[in-house]
Amino acid sequence: MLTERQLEVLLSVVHEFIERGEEVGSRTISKRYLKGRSAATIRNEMADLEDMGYLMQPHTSAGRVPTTRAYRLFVDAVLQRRAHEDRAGGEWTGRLREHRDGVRGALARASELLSQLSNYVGMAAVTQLKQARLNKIDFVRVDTSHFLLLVILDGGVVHHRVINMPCDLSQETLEDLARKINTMSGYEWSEVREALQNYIMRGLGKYADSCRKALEELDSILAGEQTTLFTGSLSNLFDIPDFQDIGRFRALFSILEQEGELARLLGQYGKKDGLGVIIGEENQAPGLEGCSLVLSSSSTEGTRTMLGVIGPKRMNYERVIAALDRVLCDIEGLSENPDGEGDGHDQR
Amino acid sequence: MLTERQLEVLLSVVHEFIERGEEVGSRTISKRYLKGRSAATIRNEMADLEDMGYLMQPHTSAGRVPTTRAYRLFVDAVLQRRAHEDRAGGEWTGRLREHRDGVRGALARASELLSQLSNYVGMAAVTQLKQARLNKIDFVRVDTSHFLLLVILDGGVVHHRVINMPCDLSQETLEDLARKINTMSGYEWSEVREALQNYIMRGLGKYADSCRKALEELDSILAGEQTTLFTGSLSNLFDIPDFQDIGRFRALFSILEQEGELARLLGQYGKKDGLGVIIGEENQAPGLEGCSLVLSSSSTEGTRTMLGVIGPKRMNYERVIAALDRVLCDIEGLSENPDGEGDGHDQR
DNA sequence: TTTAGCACTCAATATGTTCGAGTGCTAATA
DNA sequence: TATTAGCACTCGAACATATTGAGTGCTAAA
Repeated sequence: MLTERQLEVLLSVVHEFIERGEEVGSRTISKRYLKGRSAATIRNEMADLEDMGYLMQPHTSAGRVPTTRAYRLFVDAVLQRRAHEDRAGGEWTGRLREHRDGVRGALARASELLSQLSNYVGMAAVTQLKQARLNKIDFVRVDTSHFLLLVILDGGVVHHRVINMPCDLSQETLEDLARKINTMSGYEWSEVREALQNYIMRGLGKYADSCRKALEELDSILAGEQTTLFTGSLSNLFDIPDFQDIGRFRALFSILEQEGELARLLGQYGKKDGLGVIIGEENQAPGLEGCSLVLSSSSTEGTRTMLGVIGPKRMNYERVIAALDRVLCDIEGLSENPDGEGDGHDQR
Repeated sequence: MLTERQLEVLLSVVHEFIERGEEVGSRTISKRYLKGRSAATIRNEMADLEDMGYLMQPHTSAGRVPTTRAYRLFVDAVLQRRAHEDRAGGEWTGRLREHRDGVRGALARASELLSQLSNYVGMAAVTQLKQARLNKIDFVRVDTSHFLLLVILDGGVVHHRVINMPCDLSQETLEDLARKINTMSGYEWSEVREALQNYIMRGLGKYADSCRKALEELDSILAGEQTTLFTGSLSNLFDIPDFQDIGRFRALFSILEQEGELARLLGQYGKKDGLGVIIGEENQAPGLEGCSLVLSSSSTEGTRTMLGVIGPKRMNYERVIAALDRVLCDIEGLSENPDGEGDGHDQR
């Protein structure tokens, strides 16, 4: 389909455009990349590439700009090269729970680190899939009318809720209840729930009303796909020419601000494990046409963990992928060294 | 110092400038505010007001713009009017802990609500003052080598940390330890700490090393002034003309993004209880010269709770103060109705 | 003390000109 | 047949130059 040379020209254009951010002309390619060929030759190739939908001109007499299709080709080439190297791969998810501030802390750190290494915006998320399992539960009395419901999920995610329960269940009753639930740790929540309901009906009939509240909370914690999401520093965006226009900035920002929208996006693209890149309009969220998303996903035991970077379509994919790989490898070190030695800050 | 009429002109200028955001000329004031007087008269008054430092001209042949001094006068007038009304005032802090998601949830909601009502950026924070007291503590085993340290402070703030403890303290020992600490609930942490250390030395000598970790965590939770901070939606900023310039936007944004900086700011200005307004350069944080901060602060039992709104110097102070008052009153209703009936969204 | 009138200032807007990077096409060349 | 040099052409960016209009300060009259 594409001749050897066309491919060469195309990748050069993409590379050059990513570096400089300006339309690239035939002369530039002739001088910097295919030094043997003249500008006119390149020009002909470019015209063909435009016909094939890989390049476009913002206006006559301007240089060429890569289309999403061209980025796709470029990124796939990068990914393929990466696949040949030895990937660390595998079981990084488990390490997260060893972080001193728990999974949340680890994610927060990872997202921040990703922002810094990539110079774009890092993200980190866990979503607990439908089949989330309880590890442990506990009730802690706060004062006469409140107690705290503490839930630890398999995978190390911790939730807590304060529940207002005006009646006076004794501490022992609560402990009993907790013990009862904990013996069933590892079961599906639906099973636990059923057993629990029976137990309450039998032994705690008069407190049923209060217990229902707690059950509802548990339901809301355990039910459905819930995503805990962290976004690293956004301040890099200000230095990116593509976002100097407040309109573009706004589009990206408002997506990053609404966790729900972002979670939906990650949920959609993180389904298959491993590293993937979604370029520009390939992703149909409105306002994200000019952005790309690099996403690494890993599912284990009912949770899916995702690390990602979002930035302009014209992002330095190689750097971003390297940053992700690095964070994936270093994830165990997160609790020790606060930040890396600070490479990868060379751009602009 | 200021004649009646000068005051009238000045307040008119401020009012007009807040509404329209453009330099206001003598003709406008003559036509819209002091209808009896001609533009020339107003012009003379304005010249005097400029000499006195209340107004300034961006350039010759432009209208006048209020200085910080003028805003001060204007805001003080608003605050004084407010003081005459019956303030609800008082003990709103207590209500926060009744929120179903605890203090954190209540703060998150409040900050968001403030953003929506004010059309600027809402903030909500609790800082636990030096004399924070323990309400309750608990240890929950997560797996063989980890347990969760759960801390509830007087005031309802909940912290939890996962601690890696490779040795095998039995569940009973941990419960003993927790019970020991809980008997001292309400004491100063320094006292508890000392008693605790003795207890560990006597009874748990061989686990001392592991216990030290837990103690350190407790120290880090309880020591010093720590601020938990929430920021409401920032998307209103995009519609404010003052922030259309990406530079100005960036200045405010980077402060809002670094929690530390923001916490420092709130700490500095929230010291005295009640409602205060900090206008433009009155606050010396770099980058915030063009912004104002409306802050309501309330201290009780070792915690200080603050609600605030940050926006451009040229903000609608009346609306913001009303929004704050409303949230202060409604704070008890937060757990019931998801959002207000939606007034106050009329601007632009 | 107030106001009408007038000359003056200056940002914003519109209009015109130049400049240069880049293209497409054609004809000469290897 | 593939490549290249040459040339006319296009069009945005950058700069210079009017034009407009809102607003001022000052002065002299009411």
